[in-house]
Amino acid sequence: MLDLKKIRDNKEKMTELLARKGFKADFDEILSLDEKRRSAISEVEKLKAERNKVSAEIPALKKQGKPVDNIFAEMRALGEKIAELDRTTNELDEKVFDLLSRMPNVPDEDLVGGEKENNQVIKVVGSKPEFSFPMQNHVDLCTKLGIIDYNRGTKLSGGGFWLYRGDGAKLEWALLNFFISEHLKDGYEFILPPHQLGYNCGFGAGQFPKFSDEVYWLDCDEDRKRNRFMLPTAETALVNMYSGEIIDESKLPMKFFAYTPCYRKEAGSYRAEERGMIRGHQFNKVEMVQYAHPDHSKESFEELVNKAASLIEKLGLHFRISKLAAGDCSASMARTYDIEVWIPSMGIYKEVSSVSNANDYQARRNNTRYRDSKTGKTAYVHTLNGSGLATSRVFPAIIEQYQNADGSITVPEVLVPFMGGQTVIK
RNA sequence: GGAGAAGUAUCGAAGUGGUCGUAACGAGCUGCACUCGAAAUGCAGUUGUCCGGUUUCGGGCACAUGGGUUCGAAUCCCAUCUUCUCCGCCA
Repeated sequence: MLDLKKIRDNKEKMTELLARKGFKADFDEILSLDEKRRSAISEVEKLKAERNKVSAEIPALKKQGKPVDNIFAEMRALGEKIAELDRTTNELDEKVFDLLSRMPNVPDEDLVGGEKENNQVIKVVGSKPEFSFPMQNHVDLCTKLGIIDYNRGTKLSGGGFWLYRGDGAKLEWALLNFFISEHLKDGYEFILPPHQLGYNCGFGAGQFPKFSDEVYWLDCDEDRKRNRFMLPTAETALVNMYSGEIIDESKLPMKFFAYTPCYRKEAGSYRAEERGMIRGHQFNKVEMVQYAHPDHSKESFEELVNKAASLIEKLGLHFRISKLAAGDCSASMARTYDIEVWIPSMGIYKEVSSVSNANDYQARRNNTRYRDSKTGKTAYVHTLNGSGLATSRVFPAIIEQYQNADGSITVPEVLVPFMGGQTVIK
């Protein structure tokens, strides 16, 4: 949610920033509605003050035996006026809120405009592996090794689902364990949240109302606000933990991570190009979230990027970090860096982590605040999130980058302890 | 899923249509006093938000949430949510 006061004061600047995201902002409508809203509030509050004043006098008048019927008649008329104006302000309130809640976050000023093609690679780690033998893709490798069962996954649940089997399940679990152990070392609090969330969580995270068709809903009432959905990422849960609360400033930054499967419809995705595990309806992810003081969210952002990168680096995979152009950042986010791993068979880098700073956009939506010791007032926290990491791209990357001539897979060194000492999958 | 009870400030809790209640009383917390210091004691302060002026300020709203009744609602009515107790179900 954008700050209406900022829109009032910096309309041009905000318009320009949103244009970088490819969003044409019409602030005039919202501002004129807000203008009307505020004048209606002023008006109705005067009337209410009057009503309160008269109401306070009534008991005394009654005691003195003075007639009050004429006052009642006047007050009834006043009450009707108030009710009418209340309706008006409520309607305006809702309209302003609705319009405001559909606007995406403004990007940080240092982001370039435009889409994907303007993303900037800011760091490359390692190099593309060279194979002295005919390289295989991860789908063939996994199938031959019997560690991923695509066909039976499809049989159970349809396209976009698969089964991890045997060493495949072990490898997947080892990855998750490795990530978890690293976050614990860094002092992040481990959270296992519910996988079913209420509408308010999707709204708070900034994913609704716009993307509410892209998640799986559990109930079929027509009013989604009363229904629950399967979380598309643990961020949706973590970022709403403190909604409506005022956090002690000294507790910031608060650092969390969670493991959950992520459930996504991924409607209209490119199944043919993205075979195997690249894009499924359910994948495992460890997610990091920080609640930060606005003055220090930049440091938190750097920390999250470094953490995500260090995980992939420790796995010995070739990857790069991209700073996303404004238009490639998701609606809620002010800045995003992607960590992209090399998938040899596809000849491209695929996102394994997306680290973002929402600034106060999410906190405004779900009312997460802290009390600022300098001003003594409440203010919105900054929320940041980053995958740390999603396995569904890391797994294929490992399979492909660590493949051997005989079709076996060398287990990355850091995972060996989590694989019970196993060094190769064959 | 069914029945019953309950949801008031940081916590406990009083308040069943106005005046005595933005909220008693108790605890906590903060400051000050007393003290060599501490404890005890005393005094004072201690919700959020919105609108308007912006240096003290004035006003509105909020007693789970949303409606309703009324001149006036924490208090009465309706719906919803949550918690607790009991019953049922329990792959």
